[in-house]
Amino acid sequence: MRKYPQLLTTALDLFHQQGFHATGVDQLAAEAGLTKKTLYRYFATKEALIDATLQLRDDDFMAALDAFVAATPLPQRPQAYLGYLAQWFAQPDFCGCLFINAAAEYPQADDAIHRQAAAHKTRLRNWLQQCCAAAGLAEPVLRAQQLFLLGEGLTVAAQVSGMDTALLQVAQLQVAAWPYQDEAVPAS
Amino acid sequence: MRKYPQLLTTALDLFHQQGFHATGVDQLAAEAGLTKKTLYRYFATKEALIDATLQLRDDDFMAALDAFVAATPLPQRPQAYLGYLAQWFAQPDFCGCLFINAAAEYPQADDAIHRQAAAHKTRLRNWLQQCCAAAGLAEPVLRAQQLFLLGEGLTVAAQVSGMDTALLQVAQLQVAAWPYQDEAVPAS
DNA sequence: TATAAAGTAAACCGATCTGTGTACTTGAGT
DNA sequence: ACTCAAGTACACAGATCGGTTTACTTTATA
Repeated sequence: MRKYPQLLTTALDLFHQQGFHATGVDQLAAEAGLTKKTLYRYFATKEALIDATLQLRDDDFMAALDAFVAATPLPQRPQAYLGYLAQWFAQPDFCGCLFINAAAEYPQADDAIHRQAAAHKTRLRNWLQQCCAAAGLAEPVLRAQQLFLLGEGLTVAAQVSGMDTALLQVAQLQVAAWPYQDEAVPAS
Repeated sequence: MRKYPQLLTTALDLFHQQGFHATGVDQLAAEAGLTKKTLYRYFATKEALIDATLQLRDDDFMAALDAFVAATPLPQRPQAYLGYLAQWFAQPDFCGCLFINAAAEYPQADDAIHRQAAAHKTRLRNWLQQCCAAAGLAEPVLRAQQLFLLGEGLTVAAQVSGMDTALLQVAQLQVAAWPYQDEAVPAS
């Protein structure tokens, strides 16, 4: 079935580096080392290829996040999420979040591609909530929302303006100050 | 000089609703009520039109932000920034931040359009820093960075997943807790 | 070894893209 | 009234778009 992993990884690269509309089917086939005929045997339309690419990216991203964070003990994992983002931004070919880009190129909320991007963010938010709860943070739902906000802000800032170490540190310091369940809340 | 405001406002709408690549010059001219010939008299290329559109959006956005926030007293203006974002997200035709979208469609950091998007975000960050300093917040530089992160996170979340009142409230509560210069810092 | 699926190479299709050229009309200023 | 810039209407150019077709070759298997 999954006979052409080269095609999907090529698609991931090109969609990231050039955008979806700017990447033609001819280029995709050529750089993946196959013909358009073969490509269209596996994917009925370009949109189907985009769908599959986003699905792969969703799985890869969440798996890599899981793997990265698994190396740190439970209580520090919310901060490790920011560490994961940091090493992602530092990659030389970082071109932003593919799902944010997809939502930008397909702005209508009822578009299938846009909805797929939203679904990924929902998955990420659920993961963050699990993460904050498992870490033993006080008010884990609130913290997960804050962590999501910080991560999205950092991601889009890194995409538009480049990696900003100071901004990252601001986020990291904030998360480091979050109390755990068994700690007393500071007096108001 | 600025003979065709209709063209730029049409371009703003279409680029927002459809994206840059997905919006053709023919459609732009037709919906603005002029001929391609005339359009190309004022803008040498489509990219020049995009540049002008982004410039207009930059000015309009910052001016509207200034006007909105001017109605609230200085100390509450950082929170008013979030209020401005909230009413923006609530507009029925909200399709995300045009500059984030531009950076997504032109992912290469050295692209002129991408750089223009980055320049807008720099301008916004400077505005936020002024805002936090004028409000009398303690650590205004830090607060401006946090406020920027929150705003970008909220914006991209609203764009991808739709307006989220809970998320907005999380941000608003956080900002409301920021101390002012003349307040004592809580004991560690 | 015969067969059928699946691959390559490359022409082809109609539509659309950015951008230009031609011919005609309008309208303001001298 | 004459002029000239700027507008309209619209065909056109060359490239590229997503997608298909034709003809030939490889390859695995019964």
